[in-house]
Amino acid sequence: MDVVADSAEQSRADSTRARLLDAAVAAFAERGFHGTTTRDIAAAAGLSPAALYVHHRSKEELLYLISRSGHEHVLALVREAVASSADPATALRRVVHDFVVTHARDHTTTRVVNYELAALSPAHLAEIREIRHQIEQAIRQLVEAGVRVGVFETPDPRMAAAALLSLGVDVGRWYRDGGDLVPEYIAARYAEMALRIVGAGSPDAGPG
Amino acid sequence: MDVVADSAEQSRADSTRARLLDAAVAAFAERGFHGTTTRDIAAAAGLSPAALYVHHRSKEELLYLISRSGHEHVLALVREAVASSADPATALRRVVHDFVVTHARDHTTTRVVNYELAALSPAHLAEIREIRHQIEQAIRQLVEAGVRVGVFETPDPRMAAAALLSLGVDVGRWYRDGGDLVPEYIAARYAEMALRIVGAGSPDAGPG
DNA sequence: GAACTTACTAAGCGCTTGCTTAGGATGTGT
DNA sequence: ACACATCCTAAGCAAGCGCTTAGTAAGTTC
Repeated sequence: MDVVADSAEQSRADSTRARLLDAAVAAFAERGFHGTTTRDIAAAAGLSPAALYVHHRSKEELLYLISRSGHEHVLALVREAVASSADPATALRRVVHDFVVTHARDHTTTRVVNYELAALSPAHLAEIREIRHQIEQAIRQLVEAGVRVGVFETPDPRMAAAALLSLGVDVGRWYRDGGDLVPEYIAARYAEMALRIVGAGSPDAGPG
Repeated sequence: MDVVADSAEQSRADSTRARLLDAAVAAFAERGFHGTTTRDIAAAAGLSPAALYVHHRSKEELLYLISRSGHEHVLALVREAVASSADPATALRRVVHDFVVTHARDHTTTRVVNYELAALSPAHLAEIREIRHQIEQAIRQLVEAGVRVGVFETPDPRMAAAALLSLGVDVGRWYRDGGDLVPEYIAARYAEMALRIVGAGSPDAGPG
């Protein structure tokens, strides 16, 4: 029993687990949780149907693992971006930019993360909702902070925060690979629009 | 054989058809197309499982009928709003307002309309995509017209139009009945943000 | 009141689903 | 060579799926 090897080197089981998760992400994103069979996932990972249950408890557990790591990734990204500058406008630009880049580049994962919540078990859904709440909180607080110090101007920070989230989340719905829009370009334009939404004055006043 | 009665009075078959459609909308919105069984739909309409097939060809046909009428409704709404004023800013305010009100008030239908496209048959999907294209075109052209006459200012009208659509579509995802936000309030705030996004100057310059 | 139409259901068919069981192939340490 | 752990599969079970078939009850028409 080699504890070091189990965690340091990628054990064979670990890489098979990961392959199953990748296959599940692709399948759930394309056909949805209920439109995907465990046989689909196993076959895409190059395994027999039974192998899925060697590495995971259930089909729902796959969704939960995908959803949790996806949400944790987004939460970390948002918190880092919020903390990256003392100026709310600079921080917001970075939040929206990074949020949008992730939702475009990882649109396959983010589609599962944002649109398959209803298939989670009640307990798992509650846990995921808590992370979502923290993501929303972080963005709303940033907008409110900007309004408080006078760099943002908006009649309802809560609605502005909802709109900013919508912009990013929805990119995961419409973005396609291989189009003429690269994630960074979309993110740059959306960050500019975000500053307009919150009524940030000078940093976005004139055309570049 | 009374042709007048068949179309004028609501025949019993017509109202049963409609009940099945309503049940399908509710079920598809809550659990998705693949998460819903034909038995669910029939039971919610107060019928036996077989009755669904008396009135509709297949489960997919139900989705298609819901999707088509939903998309046609939105297209009509957008075109009316676009044509409602010669001033692009006034027209855009109305477009976004009405678009958002519909996506909030009819969030059950719009969820099916926007998030169950993948379950449509290839032929039906092609037809629906054409309607979606026209909706997008109408909004994009309005933004471009505003830029052309100098009332809007934005580095990329296409991205601005994508953002406007996202704002409305995503309302259908997060809006819940019984909350403290009424559709008209959301629509009013979102219309203001829309004008900021496209860089409409004077009509939204100061706080109201 | 016989002939017909309309609106529906009971029963079930063939297939697929998520998941389990029992076991086998391939290392690995001694 | 032998014991053991690891990783995977063949086969299949009970339940549920979309949809069909064959039929019935309740009008409607003349």
